[in-house]
Amino acid sequence: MSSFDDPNAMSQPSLAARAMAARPAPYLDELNPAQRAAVEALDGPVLMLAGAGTGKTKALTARIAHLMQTGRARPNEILAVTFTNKAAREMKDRVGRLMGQTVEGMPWLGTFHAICVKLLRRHAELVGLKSNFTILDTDDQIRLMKQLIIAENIDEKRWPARQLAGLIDHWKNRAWRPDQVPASEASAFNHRGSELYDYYQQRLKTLNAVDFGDLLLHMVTIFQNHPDVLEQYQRWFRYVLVDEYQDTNVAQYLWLRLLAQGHKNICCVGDDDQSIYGWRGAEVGNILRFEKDFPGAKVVRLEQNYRSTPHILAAASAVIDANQGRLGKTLWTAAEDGEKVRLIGHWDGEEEARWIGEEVESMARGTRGLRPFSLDEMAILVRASHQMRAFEDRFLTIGLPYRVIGGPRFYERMEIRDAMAYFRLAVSPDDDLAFERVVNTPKRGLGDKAQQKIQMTARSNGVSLVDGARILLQDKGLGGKGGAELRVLVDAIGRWSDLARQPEHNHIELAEQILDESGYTAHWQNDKTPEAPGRLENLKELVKALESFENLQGFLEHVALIMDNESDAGEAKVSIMTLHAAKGLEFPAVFLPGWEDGLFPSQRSMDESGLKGLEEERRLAYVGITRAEELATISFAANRRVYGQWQSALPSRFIDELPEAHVDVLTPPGLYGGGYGAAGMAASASPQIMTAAESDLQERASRADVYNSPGWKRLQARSQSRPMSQPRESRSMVIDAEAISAFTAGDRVFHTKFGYGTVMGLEGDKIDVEFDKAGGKKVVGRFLVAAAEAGDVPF
DNA sequence: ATACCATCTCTTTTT
DNA sequence: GAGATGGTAT
Repeated sequence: MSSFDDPNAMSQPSLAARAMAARPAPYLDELNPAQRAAVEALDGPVLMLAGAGTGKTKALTARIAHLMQTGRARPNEILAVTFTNKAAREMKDRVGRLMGQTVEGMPWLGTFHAICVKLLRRHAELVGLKSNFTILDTDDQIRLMKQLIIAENIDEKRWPARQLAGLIDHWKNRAWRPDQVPASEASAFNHRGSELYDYYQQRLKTLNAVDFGDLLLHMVTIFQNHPDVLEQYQRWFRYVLVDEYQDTNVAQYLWLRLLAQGHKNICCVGDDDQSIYGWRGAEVGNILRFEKDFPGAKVVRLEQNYRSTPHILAAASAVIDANQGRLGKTLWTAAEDGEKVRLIGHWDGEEEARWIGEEVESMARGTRGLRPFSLDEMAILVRASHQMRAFEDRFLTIGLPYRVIGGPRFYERMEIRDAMAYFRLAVSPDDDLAFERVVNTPKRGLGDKAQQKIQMTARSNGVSLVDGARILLQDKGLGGKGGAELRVLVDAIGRWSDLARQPEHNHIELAEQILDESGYTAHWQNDKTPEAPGRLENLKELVKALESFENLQGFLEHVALIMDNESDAGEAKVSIMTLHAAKGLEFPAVFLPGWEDGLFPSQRSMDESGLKGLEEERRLAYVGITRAEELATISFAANRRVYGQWQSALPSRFIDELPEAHVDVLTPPGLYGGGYGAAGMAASASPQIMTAAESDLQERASRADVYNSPGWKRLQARSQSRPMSQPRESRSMVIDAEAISAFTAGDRVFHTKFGYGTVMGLEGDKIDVEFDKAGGKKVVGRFLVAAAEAGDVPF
């Protein structure tokens, strides 16, 4: 531990820092008046209400720079918390740039969790842990809970471990320890909820482990029970800054309040209109209550938007305006008018994906008087990840490069987690969860029965599973193939841990050795499934990632908290992601598909949380629209396949909230042939058992007559002028007679359904085409169009 | 211990 | 409709 970031090694504010105060501060000149006010109000509580695209990070980093520049605090006396590693990294970079390289890193700029780990390792003994505790991820947690549920003879099918995990997580978010769970909730989970929570915490303690929620909760406990420790940090962290304050949960809130209680030098930055994580414990109330919590707080509103055009802002503002109980901000911009928000309805989800695919392509070429947009500048933001499939399918067929943001993360992949479990065993052989995970991976003939024997031996001897296995083998309690294999494994673990303890032994070599000797690499080499090569590739990447660490231990410690996967740069691609994943990002052109009642706003959200749920959905809509810089395109479909069943839906109520003056309604061919209105009618019939709040909601919805809504009327108006749909193929796919005879073997062609391909030959009235993605097909000539060029993919 | 069939459950997700 | 999980048959 360096003395630099150790509160115990406190010293006087440095002379150098004070001397710096005299120098001018160029970063202040780049701020607008509101930003500047937020930066210069250094002492006392400050709430910075920063609307979307108003230069929040700029103000926050300038504030940090200003704190140092004025000599108020040294870099290590500033506590700055974010939610994601990405945000933390960005802030570090920007502060570094503002200050020049003279500033040593800020040890206390990081995520809530990363900072809490650091603190908890110093004070672990105060909550009955050793400072080398392990951090469990969701997977480990669930396995542990499953064991508990089975041990307690609870029907695991009716009471799944997932649910218990969710419940306990919820309680931890609210900062309830097992004895603090209110009676109204404690009986959840078959009346055993709080009891199981208690057992779970005991198990964690014996395993010397914590889960993510514990990181915060343990620190709150320590601060509450040990005033001396708390005081020490209150004094050390002279200034506290919090990013995305609207996303804090109760535990985080308590933690912050405890730390800032003394000097009250706390600056919270956030936007109540962008609070979209209520479902995972975030309390908008925290930000709404700030002025009560910190009387005399200075509230600064950042309202000048530097991101979007006026039309986009107007649309977003109108939507969010329908929410109650906002702190209230009015975004404005100095930008030119630009394009209106575009609205388009489709017959079904497939048609929507097809249209967006084509629109992306033509926008990339730069049609319709719009400037050309590179694929990197376009994004498709969906409400639910299952919506992504339609787009992936479509983009694959037409050969449009895309990237999905926020898929399964690198460190959550099976092979990575297996490999990490082996590493964990090398570093600490007593890690029972790691042992359980890999004892029969690859298959060693150690099934349930053998594993139970190991468990029993370990428990009766009061030792870890590896040691239990050793004893079992010594007592000849396990013979045959399984016994022999177990011997090999146990010996190997012994060897690895010896090597891991030798600082001179290269940890990268050790990692390779572990993967090799465990048979894990061979396991995937022998696997013939199509995923196997990718998994081996990932393992290689994992080993490569070790390079930036001193040893395995250091690597493991960091990995638990840093679950990033940097999306590959390289070729320009259109991005597909959820609205949640899009928060904090911006794109010149944004597509917002699936704006249908039930999907967006999500029915489940409204069922479970009533008006609160609807308002959070509306904030999501606001987040979506405000991601767009120049062009936002909202769309909906009358019909969609949900869980294999066709369902019709009405356009989202959020569409009715879009102001007419800022919206352009586009009409695609193929929409009004199928009785759109009839399809819409069918959707409203879904009777529900409702609470009072929900029925109120329902009433509101039905009173808002969709057919008199501006959105609907606009669509009707357009449909009259172009009453009948043409067949889908009519736009670009129909080929005139001459064209058909023009196809010969070797021609590059395009088919709406199968994508690009090469003509192999002619067979009667059919043409034999070898498609790039879909394989060989015989198709009717009129569904084919000559591909633009031999080099087909236009990008 | 594994392979195969039946059944269930389907937001959003960081750390 | 599809993927994940679990139970049963081999």
